[in-house]
Amino acid sequence: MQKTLKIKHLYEHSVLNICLDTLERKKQALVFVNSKSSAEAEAERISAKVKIDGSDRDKLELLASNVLNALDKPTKQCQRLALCVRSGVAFHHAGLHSQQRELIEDNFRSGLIKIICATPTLAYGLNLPAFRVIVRDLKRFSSPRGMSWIPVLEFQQFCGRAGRPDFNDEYGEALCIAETDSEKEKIFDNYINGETEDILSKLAVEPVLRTYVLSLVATEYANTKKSLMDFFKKTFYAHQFGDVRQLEEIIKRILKSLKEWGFIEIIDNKNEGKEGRKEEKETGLEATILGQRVSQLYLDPYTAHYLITCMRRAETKILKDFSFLQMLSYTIEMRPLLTVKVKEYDLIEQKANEFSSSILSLEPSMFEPEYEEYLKSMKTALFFYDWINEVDEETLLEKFNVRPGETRVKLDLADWLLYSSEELAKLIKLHGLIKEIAKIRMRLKYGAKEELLPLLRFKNIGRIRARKLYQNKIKDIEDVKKADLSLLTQLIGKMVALSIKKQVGEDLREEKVQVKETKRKGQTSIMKYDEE
DNA sequence: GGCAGTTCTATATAGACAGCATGTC
DNA sequence: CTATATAGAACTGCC
Repeated sequence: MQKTLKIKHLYEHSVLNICLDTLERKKQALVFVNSKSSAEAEAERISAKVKIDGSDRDKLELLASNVLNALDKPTKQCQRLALCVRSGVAFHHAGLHSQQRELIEDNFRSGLIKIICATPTLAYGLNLPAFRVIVRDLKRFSSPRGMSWIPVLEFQQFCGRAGRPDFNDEYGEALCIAETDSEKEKIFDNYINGETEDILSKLAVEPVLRTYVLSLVATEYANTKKSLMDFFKKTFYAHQFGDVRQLEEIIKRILKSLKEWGFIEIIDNKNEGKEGRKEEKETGLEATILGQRVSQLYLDPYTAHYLITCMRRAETKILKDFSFLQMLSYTIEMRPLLTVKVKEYDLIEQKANEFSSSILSLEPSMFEPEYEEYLKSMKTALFFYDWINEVDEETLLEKFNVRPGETRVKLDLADWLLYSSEELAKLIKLHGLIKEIAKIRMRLKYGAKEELLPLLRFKNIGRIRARKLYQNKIKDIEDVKKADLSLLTQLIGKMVALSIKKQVGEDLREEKVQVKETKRKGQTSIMKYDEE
């Protein structure tokens, strides 16, 4: 249904005008844009022109300070967000710290935040409706095509966020911005009256197909080639793929790789002999122990094989922390990688040469297209390297253009891949590597140098507190035992000091009473510890 | 000389799920 | 079918 709205033309930006109109009507709006920086810029543009209700001012100030202090040290991003929030406006994208994201979402639901400028994150999964949805950008950059129209399905996702029945909205409004008549026509044809594109089967992606094949064999759901084929013939993918023979070729190729990689055995039953067809029917499939573990870990077999070959190569290399970081960075799971900017190209290339004797993955030649991706992996590894050397979030943002939210995602991935590597190393008997991998894993988790590892084993001690202790010559468990309680208290607070003393076996009974008396929120883990 | 405001130019471009076993500042 | 918003540099004009 279309209708005509009259909106005051106060400024040159349509989005801004529509948002101000929305506020005048005491409603909320979501603005969808196509990049993170756009989301931030749009939010700032709007927040600069918003006049907030006096009644909300205090609440918004409080919220702004919460947003600002979500991290140890506020980054530039935190400051920008906090400033917007003071006006009841926010931006929302995957680079936000999860805590900030939650704050924004909750306070939009409650009605305190009026406008959110967001990338498509918000349209998926999360149920965050608004009276008005403004789809600012209908085009988005994607290589290699450059700027292209977003899928109709996505457009519908955006518009589906319009209307808040819980706020007594009887309807919602979804708006697009067209600069010209021809553009307007295009939008109508494409999105309003256009047909949604076909839903692609997820199996179409080869890594997923590979993972499925192995999993079917590993769970013994399919123990012959025939039963495997039969399964896939019934899938949506086959239905959509149309050509069953081609699908069969792909699966055959996958089976061949899985065998080469040592994840399955293909048992040809020659007894039936002469008739070719019958023979194929009897081809048995069986997962090796290694293959079973790969499947359990939910790894793409290709990645599993890559990790194994890297680790086998470790003996011939000068092993460094960086070796493992680069190994992780070069997996398909880690993509998209950090982009190497024009200005950085030489520097990254230089680093690549510097580390070449420690690199576990195969270095592509400079003339292969793959080389670009290799350099990106190098930059991503350098990012991880900074992280485990205690570089703070602000610097990571400036140096690598990686925001806190993105850091978390990358670290989660790295952790999962390292755990998997550890498990694989056990199976292929590379026991020498396990310790090194475990160490790197711990360092990635905390973002700390190796010297802090003994301290990080304590509960309630992260990299900040550990560094503080270390600077005061408290470097390991023994030092904690010897340390004076008052010094510890001075460094990390009474609660934590008592907690770690208790963890080294010193039960300070008298203090225990005090602990209970000085009970504060957020210290539940310590209380629990005391009661054990 | 220093600044605020403007125009010009170079540059980069959305997101998020898998294992496992619990507790960061 | 290959665009555009943004950030930051460069520039201008004013005091």
